[in-house]
Amino acid sequence: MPKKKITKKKIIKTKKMGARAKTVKQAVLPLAPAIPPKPPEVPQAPRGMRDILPADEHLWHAVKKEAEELSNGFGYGFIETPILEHKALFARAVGTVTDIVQKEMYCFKDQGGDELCLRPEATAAVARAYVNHGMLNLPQPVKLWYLGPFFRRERPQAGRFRQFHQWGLEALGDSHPVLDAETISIALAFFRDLELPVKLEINSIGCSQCRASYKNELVKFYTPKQELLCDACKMRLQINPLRLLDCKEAQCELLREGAPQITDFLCEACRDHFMHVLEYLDEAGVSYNLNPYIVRGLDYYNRTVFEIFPVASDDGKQKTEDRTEGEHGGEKKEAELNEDEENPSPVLNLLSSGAQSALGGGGRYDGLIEQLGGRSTPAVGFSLGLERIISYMRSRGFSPVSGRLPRIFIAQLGDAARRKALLLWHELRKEVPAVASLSKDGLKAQLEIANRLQVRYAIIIGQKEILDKTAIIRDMEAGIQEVVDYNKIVGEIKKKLAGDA
RNA sequence: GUGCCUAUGGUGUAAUGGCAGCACAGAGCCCUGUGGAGGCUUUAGUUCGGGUUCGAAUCCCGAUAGGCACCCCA
Repeated sequence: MPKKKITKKKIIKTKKMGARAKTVKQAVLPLAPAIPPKPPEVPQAPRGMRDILPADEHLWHAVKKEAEELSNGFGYGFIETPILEHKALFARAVGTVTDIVQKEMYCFKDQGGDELCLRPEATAAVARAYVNHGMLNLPQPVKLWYLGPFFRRERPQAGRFRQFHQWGLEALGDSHPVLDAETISIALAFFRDLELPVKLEINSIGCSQCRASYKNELVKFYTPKQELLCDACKMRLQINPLRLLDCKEAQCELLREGAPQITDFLCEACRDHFMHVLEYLDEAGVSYNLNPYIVRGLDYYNRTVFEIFPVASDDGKQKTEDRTEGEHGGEKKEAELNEDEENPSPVLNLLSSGAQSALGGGGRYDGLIEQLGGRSTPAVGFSLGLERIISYMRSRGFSPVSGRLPRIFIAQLGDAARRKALLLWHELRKEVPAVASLSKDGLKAQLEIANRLQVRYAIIIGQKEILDKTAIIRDMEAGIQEVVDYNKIVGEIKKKLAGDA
């Protein structure tokens, strides 16, 4: 045995040496136009952008389906805005001093000189569409939902990509606090349906008037203490004092304890609005956490703001389950707890560790549409990051709903049968999904593939079956097979599958 | 944009500075019309560019990419 191995190795080695020597020679030769000196580099996807592969299809499908059902179910209409927008739209809507506009947008000048950007978020575009299409003439509120890719040039990180997907919905044209509660409850229903425990953090940042007076107070509070702040917060104090509140530096968090809270500075109308939002949430059985430090980074928000976070710790999970128990019963408790004990997922820990890991967020933006040149129009909405949600699902061992795999395989022998098989495939497709590997010749090879795909039944057609106008249906689990009339295949298969179910 | 860590076949992983192996996946055969097991054969790799060294996957520098944290955000 060892002798053999040695000779094999030697042969391989000399082969490789030979090949190497050749390429070296080629590289050294000065004139060899026909032979490229280097193999071409394999192209890579751009940084922070990924292929979504069939292996993850069940996760994406589950998420998209749920999003669509909820959106439609609550009377929201689907809107698809362009991937590209004028740069000015986002500058005006999102705010010129935010990082998103200043450093993260993909912008370019097209051949006609237009300044265009890949959309970094959806709300601005939806608001633009509302104005453009005169939706103020529709019964208010106008309810719209979207799902699609967005682009921000940030450094990629866990749950953060340069191309990412959001599902979101917007209710425009009505300031009623029940709409705030409605959108929030839809977002939470999404997580509940997918069995993902989350917690809701909510706050009100008031209108521009009460926010202005609060900002003054904040600056008054922090200015004498600014030496104690981190460097970033010293900047924040000058540029955007509100953001002092969500700094995660220890010294800043400590200082924050004594800081004035916005809720104490809300004007009568804003306070009243916020109280009503909370009442509606109470009424809807939604549990929330009042968090005076939720601020949101986009300039257009006012009044209600909220963020949604994954829950990892047991106590958090308990809360979530208690809340839903009335509707769903407690069956799932044990299974879920056991799962987590068996594989404590690093992804889960990561997702729940920092404030940067929000699964989604939203709020009210009553000034945006007027800012874009429309009539003064209140609005509220949210958006969720689908990559983060999928990562969360994966960390919780989300199992796909069964029945998505094809359950029928078509195998053929000989070219006449191959042609017949292609036709059969099309006929079958109308009733049940099927697969085939028509390029394979041997029946063995085809059945191996069928086996790997875990199909339930294989339909086999060969020369003999063509002549007899029949086909073989093989039960892949039982290993038995029967000959049926060719015209009865579809009916027979349907009957068998129905029997299984 | 800043910092830290990482980089070996398609995937997952070995190799005190001294012959780049293993497993899975792929292709083919044992078996010309029947899968799941087994056996055999085979394809395929040190990210790139410099440096140190008799000798580098291994040490050093740089680039690139990825991961993570900060920043910011979904």
